[in-house]
Amino acid sequence: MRIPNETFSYAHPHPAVTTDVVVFTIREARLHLLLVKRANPPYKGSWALPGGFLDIDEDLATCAARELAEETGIRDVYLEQLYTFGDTDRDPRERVISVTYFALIPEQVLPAPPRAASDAADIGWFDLQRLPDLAFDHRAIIDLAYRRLVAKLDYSTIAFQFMGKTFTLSELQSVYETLLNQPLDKRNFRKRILSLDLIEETGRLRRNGKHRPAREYRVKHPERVEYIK
Amino acid sequence: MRIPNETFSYAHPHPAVTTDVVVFTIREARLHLLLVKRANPPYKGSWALPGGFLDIDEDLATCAARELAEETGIRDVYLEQLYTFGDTDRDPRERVISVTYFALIPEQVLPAPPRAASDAADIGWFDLQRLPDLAFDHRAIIDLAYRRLVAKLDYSTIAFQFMGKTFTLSELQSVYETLLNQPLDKRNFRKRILSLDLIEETGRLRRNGKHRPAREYRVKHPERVEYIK
DNA sequence: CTTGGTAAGTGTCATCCATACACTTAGCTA
DNA sequence: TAGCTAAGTGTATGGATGACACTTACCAAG
Repeated sequence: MRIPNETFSYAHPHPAVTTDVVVFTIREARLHLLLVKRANPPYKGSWALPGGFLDIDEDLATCAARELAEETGIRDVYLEQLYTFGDTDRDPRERVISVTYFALIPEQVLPAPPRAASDAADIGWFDLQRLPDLAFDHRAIIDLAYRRLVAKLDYSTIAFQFMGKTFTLSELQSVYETLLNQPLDKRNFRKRILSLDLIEETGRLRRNGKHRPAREYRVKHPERVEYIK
Repeated sequence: MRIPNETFSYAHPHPAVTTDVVVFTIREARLHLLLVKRANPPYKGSWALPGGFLDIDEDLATCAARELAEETGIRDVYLEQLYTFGDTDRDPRERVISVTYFALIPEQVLPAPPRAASDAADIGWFDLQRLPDLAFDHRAIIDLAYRRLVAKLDYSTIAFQFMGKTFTLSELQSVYETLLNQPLDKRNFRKRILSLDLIEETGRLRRNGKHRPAREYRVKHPERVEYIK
Protein backbone atom coordinates (compact mmCIF):
# COMPACT_ATOMS: atom_id res chain seq x y z
CA MET A 1 0.00 0.00 0.00
CA ARG A 2 1.07 3.54 -0.75
CA ILE A 3 1.21 5.94 2.23
CA PRO A 4 -0.97 8.99 1.49
CA ASN A 5 0.90 12.22 0.89
CA GLU A 6 4.23 10.48 0.79
CA THR A 7 6.39 11.82 -2.01
CA PHE A 8 9.56 10.62 -3.65
CA SER A 9 12.26 13.17 -4.38
CA TYR A 10 15.28 13.11 -6.62
CA ALA A 11 18.09 15.55 -7.37
CA HIS A 12 17.36 15.19 -11.09
CA PRO A 13 13.97 14.81 -12.73
CA HIS A 14 13.01 11.21 -13.47
CA PRO A 15 10.61 10.07 -16.15
CA ALA A 16 7.82 7.67 -15.34
CA VAL A 17 8.16 4.18 -16.80
CA THR A 18 5.28 2.05 -18.03
CA THR A 19 4.87 -1.22 -19.85
CA ASP A 20 2.26 -1.74 -22.55
CA VAL A 21 1.35 -5.03 -24.16
CA VAL A 22 0.04 -5.83 -27.63
CA VAL A 23 -1.92 -9.07 -27.22
CA PHE A 24 -2.56 -10.86 -30.49
CA THR A 25 -4.85 -13.76 -31.08
CA ILE A 26 -6.67 -15.26 -34.02
CA ARG A 27 -10.46 -15.32 -33.96
CA GLU A 28 -12.47 -16.68 -36.85
CA ALA A 29 -9.47 -16.63 -39.15
CA ARG A 30 -8.76 -12.95 -38.50
CA LEU A 31 -5.94 -11.43 -36.49
CA HIS A 32 -7.32 -9.65 -33.43
CA LEU A 33 -5.85 -7.74 -30.54
CA LEU A 34 -6.97 -6.87 -27.08
CA LEU A 35 -7.75 -3.28 -26.10
CA VAL A 36 -9.03 -1.72 -22.91
CA LYS A 37 -11.18 1.37 -22.65
CA ARG A 38 -9.59 3.94 -20.38
CA ALA A 39 -11.55 4.73 -17.23
CA ASN A 40 -9.46 7.78 -16.32
CA PRO A 41 -7.87 10.81 -17.99
CA PRO A 42 -5.95 11.41 -20.12
CA TYR A 43 -7.75 9.92 -23.12
CA LYS A 44 -10.62 8.87 -20.82
CA GLY A 45 -13.01 6.75 -22.84
CA SER A 46 -10.46 5.98 -25.55
CA TRP A 47 -9.28 2.50 -26.33
CA ALA A 48 -5.68 1.74 -25.41
CA LEU A 49 -3.25 -1.10 -24.94
CA PRO A 50 -3.32 -2.83 -21.57
CA GLY A 51 -0.43 -1.64 -19.46
CA GLY A 52 0.57 0.62 -16.62
CA PHE A 53 3.25 2.02 -14.40
CA LEU A 54 6.25 0.02 -13.33
CA ASP A 55 6.47 -0.75 -9.63
CA ILE A 56 9.82 0.35 -8.30
CA ASP A 57 10.78 -3.15 -7.23
CA GLU A 58 9.55 -5.28 -10.12
CA ASP A 59 11.25 -6.35 -13.33
CA LEU A 60 9.99 -5.04 -16.65
CA ALA A 61 8.60 -8.35 -17.86
CA THR A 62 6.96 -8.90 -14.49
CA CYS A 63 5.26 -5.55 -14.80
CA ALA A 64 3.95 -6.37 -18.25
CA ALA A 65 2.60 -9.72 -17.07
CA ARG A 66 1.07 -8.20 -13.93
CA GLU A 67 -0.68 -5.38 -15.74
CA LEU A 68 -1.99 -7.81 -18.30
CA ALA A 69 -3.36 -10.10 -15.61
CA GLU A 70 -4.87 -7.23 -13.61
CA GLU A 71 -6.60 -5.59 -16.53
CA THR A 72 -7.60 -8.62 -18.57
CA GLY A 73 -7.27 -11.77 -16.46
CA ILE A 74 -4.86 -13.20 -19.02
CA ARG A 75 -1.79 -14.91 -17.58
CA ASP A 76 0.91 -17.42 -18.48
CA VAL A 77 1.33 -16.24 -22.05
CA TYR A 78 4.23 -15.88 -24.42
CA LEU A 79 5.61 -12.36 -23.86
CA GLU A 80 8.43 -10.78 -25.85
CA GLN A 81 9.91 -7.33 -25.50
CA LEU A 82 9.18 -5.25 -28.58
CA TYR A 83 10.62 -1.74 -28.36
CA THR A 84 10.88 1.20 -26.00
CA PHE A 85 8.97 4.35 -26.88
CA GLY A 86 10.09 7.57 -25.29
CA ASP A 87 9.16 10.62 -27.32
CA THR A 88 9.04 13.62 -25.01
CA ASP A 89 5.43 14.49 -25.73
CA ARG A 90 3.84 11.07 -25.87
CA ASP A 91 1.93 11.53 -22.60
CA PRO A 92 0.38 14.88 -21.63
CA ARG A 93 0.75 14.28 -17.90
CA GLU A 94 4.47 13.92 -17.55
CA ARG A 95 7.44 12.39 -19.31
CA VAL A 96 6.67 8.70 -19.76
CA ILE A 97 8.88 5.98 -21.18
CA SER A 98 6.97 2.92 -22.32
CA VAL A 99 8.67 -0.44 -22.60
CA THR A 100 6.40 -2.41 -24.90
CA TYR A 101 5.83 -6.14 -25.21
CA PHE A 102 3.79 -8.32 -27.45
CA ALA A 103 1.94 -11.46 -26.48
CA LEU A 104 0.46 -14.26 -28.55
CA ILE A 105 -2.35 -16.42 -27.24
CA PRO A 106 -4.45 -19.23 -28.66
CA GLU A 107 -8.11 -18.50 -29.21
CA GLN A 108 -9.40 -21.07 -26.77
CA VAL A 109 -7.76 -19.71 -23.62
CA LEU A 110 -9.58 -16.39 -23.84
CA PRO A 111 -11.21 -15.45 -20.59
CA ALA A 112 -14.81 -15.15 -21.74
CA PRO A 113 -15.74 -12.43 -21.28
CA PRO A 114 -12.52 -10.79 -19.99
CA ARG A 115 -13.21 -8.97 -16.77
CA ALA A 116 -12.42 -5.31 -16.53
CA ALA A 117 -10.43 -3.98 -13.59
CA SER A 118 -9.19 -0.79 -11.97
CA ASP A 119 -8.07 1.39 -14.83
CA ALA A 120 -10.21 -0.22 -17.51
CA ALA A 121 -13.84 0.69 -18.10
CA ASP A 122 -14.28 -1.92 -20.77
CA ILE A 123 -12.29 -4.44 -22.68
CA GLY A 124 -12.58 -6.14 -26.03
CA TRP A 125 -11.09 -7.88 -29.00
CA PHE A 126 -10.63 -5.89 -32.19
CA ASP A 127 -9.95 -7.01 -35.71
CA LEU A 128 -6.56 -5.58 -36.61
CA GLN A 129 -8.06 -4.24 -39.83
CA ARG A 130 -10.78 -2.33 -37.95
CA LEU A 131 -9.18 -0.60 -35.01
CA PRO A 132 -10.77 2.37 -33.28
CA ASP A 133 -8.82 5.55 -32.59
CA LEU A 134 -6.28 4.85 -29.91
CA ALA A 135 -4.83 6.72 -26.96
CA PHE A 136 -1.25 8.02 -26.85
CA ASP A 137 1.06 6.61 -29.55
CA HIS A 138 -0.48 3.16 -29.22
CA ARG A 139 -1.30 2.97 -32.90
CA ALA A 140 2.42 3.19 -33.74
CA ILE A 141 3.18 0.52 -31.15
CA ILE A 142 0.65 -1.83 -32.71
CA ASP A 143 1.99 -1.21 -36.22
CA LEU A 144 5.48 -2.10 -35.08
CA ALA A 145 4.26 -5.21 -33.25
CA TYR A 146 2.47 -6.44 -36.34
CA ARG A 147 5.52 -5.93 -38.54
CA ARG A 148 7.68 -7.78 -36.03
CA LEU A 149 5.20 -10.63 -35.81
CA VAL A 150 5.04 -11.12 -39.56
CA ALA A 151 8.83 -10.89 -39.89
CA LYS A 152 9.34 -13.53 -37.21
CA LEU A 153 7.03 -15.97 -38.97
CA ASP A 154 9.70 -16.40 -41.57
CA TYR A 155 12.56 -17.40 -39.34
CA SER A 156 11.03 -18.68 -36.12
CA THR A 157 8.32 -20.97 -34.82
CA ILE A 158 6.48 -18.10 -33.18
CA ALA A 159 3.20 -19.04 -34.86
CA PHE A 160 2.94 -22.12 -32.63
CA GLN A 161 2.16 -19.71 -29.78
CA PHE A 162 -1.24 -19.16 -31.34
CA MET A 163 -2.11 -22.84 -31.09
CA GLY A 164 -3.78 -24.60 -28.20
CA LYS A 165 -2.27 -27.63 -26.53
CA THR A 166 -3.26 -29.78 -29.49
CA PHE A 167 -4.19 -28.84 -33.01
CA THR A 168 -4.49 -30.19 -36.53
CA LEU A 169 -2.27 -29.33 -39.44
CA SER A 170 -5.19 -27.66 -41.16
CA GLU A 171 -5.70 -25.41 -38.16
CA LEU A 172 -2.02 -24.53 -38.14
CA GLN A 173 -2.11 -23.79 -41.84
CA SER A 174 -5.11 -21.55 -41.34
CA VAL A 175 -3.15 -19.55 -38.74
CA TYR A 176 -0.27 -19.05 -41.15
CA GLU A 177 -2.64 -18.06 -43.93
CA THR A 178 -4.28 -15.49 -41.69
CA LEU A 179 -0.98 -14.01 -40.58
CA LEU A 180 0.54 -13.92 -44.05
CA ASN A 181 -2.77 -12.93 -45.59
CA GLN A 182 -2.41 -15.40 -48.45
CA PRO A 183 -3.39 -18.98 -49.20
CA LEU A 184 -0.73 -21.67 -48.91
CA ASP A 185 -0.34 -24.98 -50.71
CA LYS A 186 -1.41 -27.80 -48.42
CA ARG A 187 1.25 -30.32 -49.42
CA ASN A 188 4.14 -27.87 -49.33
CA PHE A 189 2.99 -26.50 -46.00
CA ARG A 190 2.87 -29.93 -44.40
CA LYS A 191 6.23 -30.90 -45.83
CA ARG A 192 7.84 -27.77 -44.45
CA ILE A 193 6.27 -27.92 -40.99
CA LEU A 194 6.92 -31.63 -40.48
CA SER A 195 10.52 -31.31 -41.66
CA LEU A 196 11.17 -28.94 -38.74
CA ASP A 197 10.65 -31.90 -36.42
CA LEU A 198 9.09 -29.67 -33.78
CA ILE A 199 5.63 -31.16 -33.54
CA GLU A 200 4.47 -34.72 -33.01
CA GLU A 201 1.22 -36.66 -33.34
CA THR A 202 -0.74 -37.21 -30.16
CA GLY A 203 -2.10 -40.43 -31.69
CA ARG A 204 -5.65 -39.17 -31.48
CA LEU A 205 -8.00 -37.98 -34.19
CA ARG A 206 -10.08 -34.85 -34.15
CA ARG A 207 -13.60 -35.05 -35.58
CA ASN A 208 -14.79 -31.75 -36.88
CA GLY A 209 -17.72 -32.17 -39.23
CA LYS A 210 -19.08 -34.67 -41.69
CA HIS A 211 -15.77 -35.56 -43.25
CA ARG A 212 -12.55 -37.42 -42.64
CA PRO A 213 -11.16 -36.67 -39.15
CA ALA A 214 -7.75 -35.00 -38.79
CA ARG A 215 -4.73 -36.20 -36.86
CA GLU A 216 -4.04 -34.25 -33.71
CA TYR A 217 -0.57 -32.80 -33.08
CA ARG A 218 1.22 -31.10 -30.22
CA VAL A 219 4.37 -28.96 -30.05
CA LYS A 220 7.27 -30.89 -28.56
CA HIS A 221 8.60 -27.91 -26.56
CA PRO A 222 5.70 -25.46 -26.17
CA GLU A 223 7.62 -22.84 -24.20
CA ARG A 224 10.39 -22.52 -26.73
CA VAL A 225 10.32 -20.26 -29.77
CA GLU A 226 12.92 -21.71 -32.08
CA TYR A 227 14.89 -19.99 -34.79
CA ILE A 228 14.85 -21.66 -38.17
CA LYS A 229 17.85 -22.02 -40.48
CA MET B 1 21.98 24.27 -16.09
CA ARG B 2 20.68 22.53 -13.03
CA ILE B 3 19.81 24.74 -10.04
CA PRO B 4 21.70 23.51 -6.96
CA ASN B 5 19.59 21.88 -4.24
CA GLU B 6 16.53 21.81 -6.41
CA THR B 7 14.71 18.51 -6.09
CA PHE B 8 12.02 16.81 -8.11
CA SER B 9 9.17 15.10 -6.30
CA TYR B 10 6.59 12.57 -7.40
CA ALA B 11 3.65 10.86 -5.71
CA HIS B 12 5.03 7.48 -6.80
CA PRO B 13 8.67 6.43 -6.97
CA HIS B 14 10.22 6.79 -10.42
CA PRO B 15 13.16 4.82 -11.73
CA ALA B 16 16.07 6.59 -13.36
CA VAL B 17 16.45 6.06 -17.10
CA THR B 18 19.75 5.83 -18.92
CA THR B 19 20.89 5.00 -22.41
CA ASP B 20 23.97 2.90 -23.09
CA VAL B 21 25.58 2.35 -26.46
CA VAL B 22 27.55 -0.58 -27.81
CA VAL B 23 29.83 0.91 -30.47
CA PHE B 24 31.25 -1.66 -32.84
CA THR B 25 33.98 -1.16 -35.35
CA ILE B 26 36.44 -3.33 -37.17
CA ARG B 27 40.14 -2.77 -36.57
CA GLU B 28 42.79 -4.90 -38.22
CA ALA B 29 40.25 -7.51 -39.23
CA ARG B 30 38.97 -7.95 -35.68
CA LEU B 31 35.66 -6.80 -34.23
CA HIS B 32 36.25 -4.17 -31.56
CA LEU B 33 34.07 -2.10 -29.30
CA LEU B 34 34.44 1.14 -27.45
CA LEU B 35 34.57 1.24 -23.66
CA VAL B 36 35.06 4.05 -21.19
CA LYS B 37 36.71 3.78 -17.81
CA ARG B 38 34.41 5.06 -15.09
CA ALA B 39 35.68 8.13 -13.25
CA ASN B 40 33.07 7.92 -10.48
CA PRO B 41 31.43 5.33 -8.27
CA PRO B 42 29.83 2.89 -8.53
CA TYR B 43 32.29 0.64 -10.33
CA LYS B 44 34.83 3.49 -10.31
CA GLY B 45 37.80 2.41 -12.40
CA SER B 46 35.88 -0.30 -14.21
CA TRP B 47 35.32 -0.30 -17.93
CA ALA B 48 31.76 0.32 -19.06
CA LEU B 49 29.69 1.18 -22.09
CA PRO B 50 29.40 4.87 -22.95
CA GLY B 51 26.05 6.18 -21.79
CA GLY B 52 24.30 8.18 -19.15
CA PHE B 53 21.11 9.58 -17.74
CA LEU B 54 18.26 10.72 -19.92
CA ASP B 55 17.50 14.43 -19.83
CA ILE B 56 13.85 14.98 -19.05
CA ASP B 57 13.20 16.79 -22.31
CA GLU B 58 15.19 14.73 -24.81
CA ASP B 59 14.23 11.71 -26.87
CA LEU B 60 15.86 8.37 -26.19
CA ALA B 61 17.87 8.26 -29.40
CA THR B 62 18.96 11.85 -28.86
CA CYS B 63 20.22 10.92 -25.43
CA ALA B 64 22.21 8.00 -26.80
CA ALA B 65 23.77 10.19 -29.48
CA ARG B 66 24.52 12.99 -27.03
CA GLU B 67 26.16 10.75 -24.44
CA LEU B 68 28.20 9.12 -27.16
CA ALA B 69 29.38 12.48 -28.45
CA GLU B 70 30.12 13.84 -24.98
CA GLU B 71 32.09 10.86 -23.79
CA THR B 72 33.82 9.84 -26.99
CA GLY B 73 33.57 12.61 -29.57
CA ILE B 74 31.84 10.23 -31.96
CA ARG B 75 28.84 11.63 -33.79
CA ASP B 76 26.69 11.07 -36.86
CA VAL B 77 26.74 7.30 -36.66
CA TYR B 78 24.25 4.56 -37.38
CA LEU B 79 22.35 3.98 -34.13
CA GLU B 80 19.73 1.30 -33.57
CA GLN B 81 17.76 0.52 -30.45
CA LEU B 82 18.74 -2.86 -29.07
CA TYR B 83 16.82 -3.77 -25.93
CA THR B 84 15.77 -2.31 -22.60
CA PHE B 85 17.36 -3.73 -19.47
CA GLY B 86 15.58 -3.18 -16.19
CA ASP B 87 16.42 -5.81 -13.60
CA THR B 88 15.74 -4.37 -10.17
CA ASP B 89 19.26 -4.81 -8.88
CA ARG B 90 21.30 -3.83 -11.92
CA ASP B 91 22.54 -0.57 -10.37
CA PRO B 92 23.43 -0.32 -6.65
CA ARG B 93 22.49 3.37 -6.41
CA GLU B 94 18.85 3.30 -7.34
CA ARG B 95 16.46 1.63 -9.72
CA VAL B 96 17.81 2.26 -13.23
CA ILE B 97 16.25 1.31 -16.53
CA SER B 98 18.73 1.27 -19.40
CA VAL B 99 17.55 1.65 -22.97
CA THR B 100 20.43 0.28 -25.01
CA TYR B 101 21.53 1.03 -28.54
CA PHE B 102 24.19 -0.26 -30.80
CA ALA B 103 26.26 1.74 -33.25
CA LEU B 104 28.42 0.70 -36.16
CA ILE B 105 31.23 2.89 -37.42
CA PRO B 106 33.89 2.55 -40.09
CA GLU B 107 37.45 2.31 -38.89
CA GLN B 108 38.65 5.49 -40.54
CA VAL B 109 36.34 7.93 -38.76
CA LEU B 110 37.67 7.09 -35.33
CA PRO B 111 38.59 10.18 -33.39
CA ALA B 112 42.25 9.44 -32.76
CA PRO B 113 42.70 9.25 -29.88
CA PRO B 114 39.13 9.64 -28.57
CA ARG B 115 39.03 12.36 -25.97
CA ALA B 116 37.74 11.54 -22.54
CA ALA B 117 35.10 13.75 -20.90
CA SER B 118 33.19 14.29 -17.67
CA ASP B 119 32.32 10.83 -16.45
CA ALA B 120 35.09 8.97 -18.28
CA ALA B 121 38.59 8.64 -16.91
CA ASP B 122 39.84 6.84 -19.97
CA ILE B 123 38.55 5.42 -23.18
CA GLY B 124 39.63 2.69 -25.53
CA TRP B 125 38.92 0.11 -28.17
CA PHE B 126 38.76 -3.52 -27.10
CA ASP B 127 38.85 -6.68 -29.14
CA LEU B 128 35.50 -8.36 -28.57
CA GLN B 129 37.33 -11.59 -27.79
CA ARG B 130 39.42 -9.95 -25.05
CA LEU B 131 37.12 -7.79 -22.97
CA PRO B 132 37.99 -6.71 -19.44
CA ASP B 133 35.54 -7.14 -16.57
CA LEU B 134 32.70 -4.74 -17.06
CA ALA B 135 30.54 -2.57 -14.82
CA PHE B 136 26.85 -3.28 -14.17
CA ASP B 137 25.26 -5.80 -16.56
CA HIS B 138 27.15 -4.38 -19.52
CA ARG B 139 28.60 -7.74 -20.42
CA ALA B 140 25.10 -9.09 -21.05
CA ILE B 141 24.25 -6.03 -23.14
CA ILE B 142 27.31 -6.58 -25.32
CA ASP B 143 26.52 -10.26 -25.79
CA LEU B 144 23.04 -9.41 -26.96
CA ALA B 145 24.32 -6.68 -29.28
CA TYR B 146 26.77 -9.07 -30.89
CA ARG B 147 24.10 -11.70 -31.45
CA ARG B 148 21.80 -9.11 -32.98
CA LEU B 149 24.55 -7.81 -35.23
CA VAL B 150 25.43 -11.25 -36.58
CA ALA B 151 21.76 -12.13 -37.08
CA LYS B 152 21.14 -8.95 -39.06
CA LEU B 153 24.03 -9.67 -41.40
CA ASP B 154 21.90 -12.39 -42.91
CA TYR B 155 18.86 -10.37 -43.80
CA SER B 156 19.98 -6.75 -44.00
CA THR B 157 22.69 -4.55 -45.40
CA ILE B 158 23.84 -3.49 -41.95
CA ALA B 159 27.45 -4.41 -42.68
CA PHE B 160 27.75 -1.46 -45.05
CA GLN B 161 27.69 0.75 -41.95
CA PHE B 162 31.22 -0.45 -41.19
CA MET B 163 32.50 0.86 -44.51
CA GLY B 164 33.87 4.31 -45.21
CA LYS B 165 32.49 6.50 -47.96
CA THR B 166 34.26 4.36 -50.53
CA PHE B 167 35.66 0.88 -50.32
CA THR B 168 36.72 -2.09 -52.39
CA LEU B 169 34.94 -5.39 -52.63
CA SER B 170 37.86 -7.09 -50.96
CA GLU B 171 37.54 -4.74 -48.01
CA LEU B 172 33.83 -5.44 -47.78
CA GLN B 173 34.46 -9.16 -47.95
CA SER B 174 36.99 -8.88 -45.17
CA VAL B 175 34.38 -7.18 -42.98
CA TYR B 176 31.91 -10.00 -43.58
CA GLU B 177 34.57 -12.58 -42.87
CA THR B 178 35.45 -10.91 -39.62
CA LEU B 179 31.84 -10.67 -38.48
CA LEU B 180 30.95 -14.20 -39.47
CA ASN B 181 34.32 -15.49 -38.33
CA GLN B 182 34.77 -17.62 -41.44
CA PRO B 183 36.34 -17.29 -44.88
CA LEU B 184 34.04 -16.66 -47.83
CA ASP B 185 34.40 -17.55 -51.48
CA LYS B 186 35.42 -14.49 -53.46
CA ARG B 187 33.32 -15.13 -56.55
CA ASN B 188 30.17 -16.06 -54.69
CA PHE B 189 30.54 -13.09 -52.38
CA ARG B 190 30.85 -10.65 -55.26
CA LYS B 191 27.95 -12.18 -57.11
CA ARG B 192 25.72 -11.91 -54.06
CA ILE B 193 26.67 -8.35 -53.14
CA LEU B 194 26.46 -6.99 -56.67
CA SER B 195 23.09 -8.66 -57.27
CA LEU B 196 21.65 -6.57 -54.43
CA ASP B 197 22.16 -3.51 -56.63
CA LEU B 198 22.92 -1.37 -53.60
CA ILE B 199 26.46 -0.30 -54.37
CA GLU B 200 27.99 1.30 -57.45
CA GLU B 201 31.47 1.90 -58.81
CA THR B 202 32.93 5.33 -58.25
CA GLY B 203 34.96 4.90 -61.42
CA ARG B 204 38.23 5.24 -59.56
CA LEU B 205 40.81 2.66 -58.64
CA ARG B 206 42.40 2.16 -55.28
CA ARG B 207 46.12 1.33 -55.18
CA ASN B 208 47.06 -0.65 -52.13
CA GLY B 209 50.39 -2.42 -52.57
CA LYS B 210 52.46 -3.92 -55.29
CA HIS B 211 49.63 -5.61 -57.11
CA ARG B 212 46.64 -4.93 -59.33
CA PRO B 213 44.57 -2.00 -58.02
CA ALA B 214 40.96 -2.54 -56.95
CA ARG B 215 37.84 -0.80 -58.16
CA GLU B 216 36.36 1.61 -55.70
CA TYR B 217 32.67 1.37 -54.75
CA ARG B 218 30.20 3.44 -52.75
CA VAL B 219 26.82 2.62 -51.22
CA LYS B 220 23.97 4.18 -53.22
CA HIS B 221 21.94 5.13 -50.13
CA PRO B 222 24.38 5.26 -47.21
CA GLU B 223 21.83 6.18 -44.53
CA ARG B 224 19.52 3.31 -45.31
CA VAL B 225 19.79 -0.16 -43.86
CA GLU B 226 17.83 -2.35 -46.22
CA TYR B 227 16.14 -5.64 -45.58
CA ILE B 228 16.98 -8.43 -47.99
CA LYS B 229 14.53 -10.94 -49.44
C1' DC C 1 -26.82 -50.14 -46.40
C1' DT C 2 -25.71 -47.22 -50.04
C1' DT C 3 -24.64 -42.74 -51.81
C1' DG C 4 -22.98 -38.12 -51.74
C1' DG C 5 -20.53 -34.51 -49.52
C1' DT C 6 -16.39 -32.63 -47.43
C1' DA C 7 -12.00 -31.87 -45.65
C1' DA C 8 -7.78 -34.91 -44.65
C1' DG C 9 -3.97 -36.74 -46.51
C1' DT C 10 -0.34 -37.91 -49.99
C1' DG C 11 4.25 -37.61 -54.30
C1' DT C 12 6.60 -35.95 -58.32
C1' DC C 13 8.66 -32.88 -61.40
C1' DA C 14 10.64 -28.40 -62.80
C1' DT C 15 12.89 -24.25 -61.44
C1' DC C 16 15.73 -21.41 -58.86
C1' DC C 17 19.37 -20.48 -55.68
C1' DA C 18 23.49 -21.61 -53.11
C1' DT C 19 27.81 -23.63 -53.23
C1' DA C 20 32.17 -25.46 -54.90
C1' DC C 21 36.00 -24.62 -57.60
C1' DA C 22 40.99 -22.35 -60.73
C1' DC C 23 42.93 -19.41 -63.79
C1' DT C 24 43.96 -14.78 -65.91
C1' DT C 25 44.88 -9.80 -65.30
C1' DA C 26 47.15 -5.57 -63.95
C1' DG C 27 50.06 -2.84 -61.39
C1' DC C 28 54.26 -2.60 -58.47
C1' DT C 29 59.08 -3.42 -57.56
C1' DA C 30 63.56 -4.94 -58.04
C1' DT D 1 61.58 -7.35 -68.09
C1' DA D 2 60.57 -10.77 -64.82
C1' DG D 3 58.40 -12.02 -60.64
C1' DC D 4 55.17 -11.07 -56.97
C1' DT D 5 50.57 -10.22 -55.30
C1' DA D 6 45.87 -9.33 -54.88
C1' DA D 7 41.96 -8.16 -58.25
C1' DG D 8 38.84 -9.97 -61.10
C1' DT D 9 36.02 -13.52 -63.65
C1' DG D 10 32.22 -18.30 -65.17
C1' DT D 11 30.34 -22.81 -64.88
C1' DA D 12 28.55 -26.99 -63.17
C1' DT D 13 26.16 -29.42 -59.35
C1' DG D 14 22.99 -30.47 -55.50
C1' DG D 15 19.43 -29.04 -52.60
C1' DA D 16 15.57 -26.45 -51.61
C1' DT D 17 11.33 -24.34 -53.11
C1' DG D 18 7.06 -24.07 -55.62
C1' DA D 19 3.43 -25.86 -58.71
C1' DC D 20 0.14 -29.23 -59.31
C1' DA D 21 -4.53 -33.49 -58.65
C1' DC D 22 -6.27 -37.42 -56.86
C1' DT D 23 -7.55 -40.79 -53.15
C1' DT D 24 -9.17 -41.62 -48.37
C1' DA D 25 -12.15 -41.64 -44.37
C1' DC D 26 -15.84 -40.22 -41.77
C1' DC D 27 -20.64 -38.29 -41.55
C1' DA D 28 -25.35 -37.74 -42.80
C1' DA D 29 -29.36 -38.44 -45.40
C1' DG D 30 -32.34 -41.26 -47.91
